[in-house]
Amino acid sequence: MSSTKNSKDNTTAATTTPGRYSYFYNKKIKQAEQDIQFRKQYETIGKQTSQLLKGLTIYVNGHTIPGRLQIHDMVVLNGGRFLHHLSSKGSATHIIASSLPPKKRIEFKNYKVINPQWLVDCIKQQKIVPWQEYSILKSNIEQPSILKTSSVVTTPGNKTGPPDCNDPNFLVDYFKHSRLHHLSEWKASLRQKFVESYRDIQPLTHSDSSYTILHIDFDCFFATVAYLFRDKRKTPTLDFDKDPIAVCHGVKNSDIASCNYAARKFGLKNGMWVGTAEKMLPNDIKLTTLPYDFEHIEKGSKVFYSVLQGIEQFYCVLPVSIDEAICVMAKDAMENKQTLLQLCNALRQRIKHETSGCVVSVGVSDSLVLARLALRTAKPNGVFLFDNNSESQDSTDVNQFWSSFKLDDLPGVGRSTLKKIRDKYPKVKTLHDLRQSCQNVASLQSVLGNKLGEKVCLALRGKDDDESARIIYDPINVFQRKSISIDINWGIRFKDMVEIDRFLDVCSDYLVNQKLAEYNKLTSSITLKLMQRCVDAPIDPPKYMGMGRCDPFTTSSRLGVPTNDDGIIATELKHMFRTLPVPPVELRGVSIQFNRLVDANDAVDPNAKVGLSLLFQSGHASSTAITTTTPPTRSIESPHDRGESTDPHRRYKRLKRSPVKERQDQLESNQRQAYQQQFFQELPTQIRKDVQHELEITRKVKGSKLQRMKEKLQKRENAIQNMNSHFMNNDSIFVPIKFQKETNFEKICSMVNDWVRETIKEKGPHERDLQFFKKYLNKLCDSDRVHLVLRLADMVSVTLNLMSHKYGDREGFLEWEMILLKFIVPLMNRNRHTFQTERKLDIEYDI
DNA sequence: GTCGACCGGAAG
DNA sequence: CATCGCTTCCGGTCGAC
Repeated sequence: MSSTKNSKDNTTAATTTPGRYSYFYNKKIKQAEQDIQFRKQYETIGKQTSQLLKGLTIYVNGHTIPGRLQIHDMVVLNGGRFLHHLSSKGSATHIIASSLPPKKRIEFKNYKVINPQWLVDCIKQQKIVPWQEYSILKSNIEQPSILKTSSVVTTPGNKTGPPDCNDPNFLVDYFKHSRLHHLSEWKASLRQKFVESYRDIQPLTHSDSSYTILHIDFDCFFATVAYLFRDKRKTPTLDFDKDPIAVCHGVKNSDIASCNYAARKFGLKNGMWVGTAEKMLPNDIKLTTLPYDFEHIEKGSKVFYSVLQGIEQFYCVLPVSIDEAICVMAKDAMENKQTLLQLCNALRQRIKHETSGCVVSVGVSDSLVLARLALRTAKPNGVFLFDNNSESQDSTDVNQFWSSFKLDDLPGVGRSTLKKIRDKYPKVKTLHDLRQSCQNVASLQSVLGNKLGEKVCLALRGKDDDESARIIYDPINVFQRKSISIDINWGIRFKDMVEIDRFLDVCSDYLVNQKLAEYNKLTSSITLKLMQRCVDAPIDPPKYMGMGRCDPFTTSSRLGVPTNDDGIIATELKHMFRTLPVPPVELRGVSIQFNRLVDANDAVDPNAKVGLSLLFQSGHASSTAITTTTPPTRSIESPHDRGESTDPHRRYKRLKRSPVKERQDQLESNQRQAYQQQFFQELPTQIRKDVQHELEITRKVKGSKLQRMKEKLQKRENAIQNMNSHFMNNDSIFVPIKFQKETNFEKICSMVNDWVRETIKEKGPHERDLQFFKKYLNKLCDSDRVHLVLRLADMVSVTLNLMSHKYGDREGFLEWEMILLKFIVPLMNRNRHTFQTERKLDIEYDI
């Protein structure tokens, strides 16, 4: 079993680690052995044990209920590791405590500190439940409010500080308050439910290609809910029909999530800022702002969907969002309009009654697009049926119908498309006008592109395009999830790479352990998008903690094997971040996307499911006789280091091949680590300043049109030569770049990266290439650009770390490791004095 | 012609 | 004090092969 090997690891660590720590190491081993014994005893008397907590290391701080001993038993018997002493930083994955004094709060700031209930619930549910819910660092303990009814969350004394993206709970806390996040989550979960419950149901057929469509949604749902469940002590006389009301967080540049019709009367719109909205109101009329009430929104939505799903005339109920659905009925439902309208009004009544006052409107027609337009006409609080085919609908009615819509009322026409149409047809104001102006598809297609042009054209005739209609004929596929991502473009303010790395760890943790786990998927492709403050944008944008105007930077990466290992993913993200030229302080937004999802159950080899396990197998195969077929994901001595390890060498260091070599290497690398850490710690501020300064200049240079044209030309030129010839040729890329500016450095970086990655798999770099590379690095040093060497070093190190899983025992891997340790790092050290002197920039301006 | 990276747009 | 600017998918462009 894995346990024997784990204890072996411990022994190794104890004997090779010198000095004052050995006592703790020995003690730790003893305890770990006892734990294993304990577990075995349990198993021999036939008690149940599990592997639930495998890979987790738990430390108990202070007095808890259940007590320390009980927790110990719970942890050990479920395959976890119980830490008796928090000897070294980062050795525990979870800390259990009931409360923490302020000092400990700071000390444990970057840990998952949870109350004991988490463990109890994990065991009860036999799964790792999200720890965030149990975090005790989140805020002060919420006092139970005397009045349980209201939606007001502001309990006295519950002061939350300013948003801080370094807080380990930032992400969860932010999402908890974000309406857009909620909308996305709700939508995803409704779709998921649909897929699960309709999986076996016959899809509607295309041949029977006409249905009656009901498009139903709540009128200003957020505002209604906020009003109905408001704190009535604060606004006792508020009148929903007369007083303008908006839902938002703040007072000035806060988004209005939803406003009632009394507010819309004055031109207020959802998405507007509160300050703007207030200016639109007459002086004597005040805007009442109410807080979000996500809880009641969810409750209302449940009622909404259960009422709709209970209506047997509906073939299916397609979720659009938390407050909006499309119901499909037989075509002949249109034939008896009175019955149809009765049905609509009945469901409206029921929903209003069961939600204690939330009103829905219904649009009915024979296509998706017309039902949606009809819904618009129906609002607020109404039903509208538009019969596109009946002769009873005379042409003036039809014209009136179309005349009542603005151009962007048409589904698929937003801000940008609206502008395009306006530019082409300046006189067109309504959809009726547009119907008149563009009879043929081609004219619209020339402005909007093929698909959108066709879509709009069809829509104007009341027909759905195929893409839109898929939701009816192929809902399972439409609702099937194809990607998973998160976006954080608010509250992002970082000081340095260390903080960003930590944030990327948090993101990986969330994406992997919440999202991938929830959908039981692995990912094989990652995209990272960064938002960088525009050069000329203010440091503090108008919106508090907002992103302001930004330039986007994107990069993506294909992982060799689909994975759900948060360590691998975090490492890859950190690496990707470094390939983008965004200085930490200028970062305003982060977005991470998992692109090619694979069903975890479909993974070929169940052991290969987690990328790391493969590697452990190969890593240990030659060292000890291991008979097990279930490799441990993490060793006891080195619990998984996601989030804690800042040393990129650590992971591959653990994967050395022979025990003899391992010991040697370990000694060496311990020194190296200490040495490097010191080196890095002393210098980063100056380096950062330098890099940042240079990037600012680069950006200014990039800002000019001429430069952009030049870059394009350059790119084309580069394209002609392929990578190999770069390296094998006398005109190695490293020669011409010796005095070039940093724009090119990014390309160099990526080429070097490719080069390293390719040659790791083989026999290492070609000797001549290596000479060029060394020469290049030397030149960088000589020309006061050690910071660039640092970046290259970091990149190589990350790449090694990343590839150790698969290629850790290849010749090329070892060679690159040597190059890094024996050449690059010493090189940086040789020139460390240059970091401490002011350095003039010698960038060429050759515009 | 096809593929993939990247980008913009729309939706709630 | 401020404030919680998400997430998914489609379609287009451009460059590589």
